[in-house]
Amino acid sequence: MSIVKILPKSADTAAALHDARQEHLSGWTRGGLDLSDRFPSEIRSVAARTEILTEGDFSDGMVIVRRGWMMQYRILEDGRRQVLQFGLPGDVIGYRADPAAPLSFSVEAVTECEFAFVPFSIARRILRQGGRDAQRLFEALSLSLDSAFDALTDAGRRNALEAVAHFIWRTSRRIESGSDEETVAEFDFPLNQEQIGDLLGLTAVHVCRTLCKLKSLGVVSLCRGKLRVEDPAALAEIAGICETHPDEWSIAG
Amino acid sequence: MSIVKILPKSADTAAALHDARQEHLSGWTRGGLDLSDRFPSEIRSVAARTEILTEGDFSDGMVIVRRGWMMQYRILEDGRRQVLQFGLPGDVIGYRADPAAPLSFSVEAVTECEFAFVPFSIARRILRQGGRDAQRLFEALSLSLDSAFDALTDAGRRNALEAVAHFIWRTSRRIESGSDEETVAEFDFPLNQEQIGDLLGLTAVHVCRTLCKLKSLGVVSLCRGKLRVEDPAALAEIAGICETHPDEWSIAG
DNA sequence: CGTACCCTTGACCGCAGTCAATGGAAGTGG
DNA sequence: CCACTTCCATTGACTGCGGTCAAGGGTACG
Repeated sequence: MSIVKILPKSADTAAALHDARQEHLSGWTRGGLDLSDRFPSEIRSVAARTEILTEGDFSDGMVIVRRGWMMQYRILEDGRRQVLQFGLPGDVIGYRADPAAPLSFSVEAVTECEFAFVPFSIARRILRQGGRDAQRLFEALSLSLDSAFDALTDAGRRNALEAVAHFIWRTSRRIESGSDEETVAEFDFPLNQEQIGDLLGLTAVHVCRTLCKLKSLGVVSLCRGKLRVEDPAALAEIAGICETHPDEWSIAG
Repeated sequence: MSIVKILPKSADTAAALHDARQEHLSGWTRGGLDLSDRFPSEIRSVAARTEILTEGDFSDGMVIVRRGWMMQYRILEDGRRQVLQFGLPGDVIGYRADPAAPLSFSVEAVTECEFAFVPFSIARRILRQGGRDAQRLFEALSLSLDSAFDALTDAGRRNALEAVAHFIWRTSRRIESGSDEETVAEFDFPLNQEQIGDLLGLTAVHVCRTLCKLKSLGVVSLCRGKLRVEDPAALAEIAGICETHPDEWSIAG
């Protein structure tokens, strides 16, 4: 029901740490950002681990990420969790075909976050009016779908090493697409191993083993929330990326 | 490149068989059907197994299914296949955020099919004009996303029995939502075990074992392309569906 | 009657899950 | 400032679900 539930105060200080790290993400140019500027919506800043939307509740709007990382997930009866997508600045999260049905997912802030909450009435108006804004909204949804297909392929048909490598690869592409630089060797990576595993269908323990292997192969390094791609070619190779075309293709990630 | 490639002639006769079976699907009321009626698009009928779009090719449009089952999938370098979604009448398949990039998936007809091919120029126009049509297009995309999230959860966090049960459950819900009747105990189910496995991240052999178990438990029966849910409660139980609310909720499938 | 496709079943194996212990880092409270 | 707690990463031993390989059978089609 409630839009914002603040979790233990401890999160605030951790969030402050992340705050500085997230700065360069503000350069994201994805369509969602414009939308949240151009339409009346509630802008909120929340601490890391804040639950924004809760599975089973009723909600009358969607979320546009403006700063930080967010996470959309689902919990099974026995507590297993499936992460559906991570939301970076510009991403739109939480639209549904039937706004009257209870939520089939939860949304929570991974880091300290700023986001816009756009009521469905506004979303409907954007679509009714058409134009550039409707296209942007459609495009944002389309990016989510691409992302979901990637995650599905990772979970369904790649082994742990391939899946983790592919996830890191496409995450770095997303970071790049939102940054000014052509390539970004090192970037903020606030996810823990459980969150990664819950997206890819692995356990935290096995994500750990897999990341250790990638590190020992000299492909990536990961320390204190900073991820560095040491050997982009090797990463792409393991991820099974075909380099047949210049990599301007498929920046969808 | 080519929009339509006809495969071995043998498929035609098999398709004719399916033809009659698919009849009742024409009752689908999903938004995509209206769209394909209201806008200039190329309507095509193809035999089962016809490849409509090919990964890596360039295509300037999207597909709206009107009759039959279609399938969107991706092939990894070594031949592993991940099915991304099955398209039933009314579903929209093949939109992308960047229409200029080569396709990251293929689309093929599972059964004999009729579909509309809508050029992106039309799609853009629909969004630019706004109104009910833009909403319908958005809603269709949103249904795809729901469907992808379901498949992701099946592949990532459910075991084989749960995943297959859940897939059958939501497929029957989709069939119901497109039919006139309240509940549909038996319906046409043209997928083979390899196709099911390629959606859920299983092998055909293991899908076989799993289906056999579901049959021996008396939950479903499946014979000659007809699937019958013998024990809906048991199916929902295995699928992990919480029956806390009347089941009008979450018909997204 | 032969062939192609698909389903079924069994034996075996390996990737990833489970359980458990350890240790470090960061936050909390006395 | 220092115990204490919490969270998370790491590592090892063991297990099991589902993959792999292979053989056999049914059905439809040519």
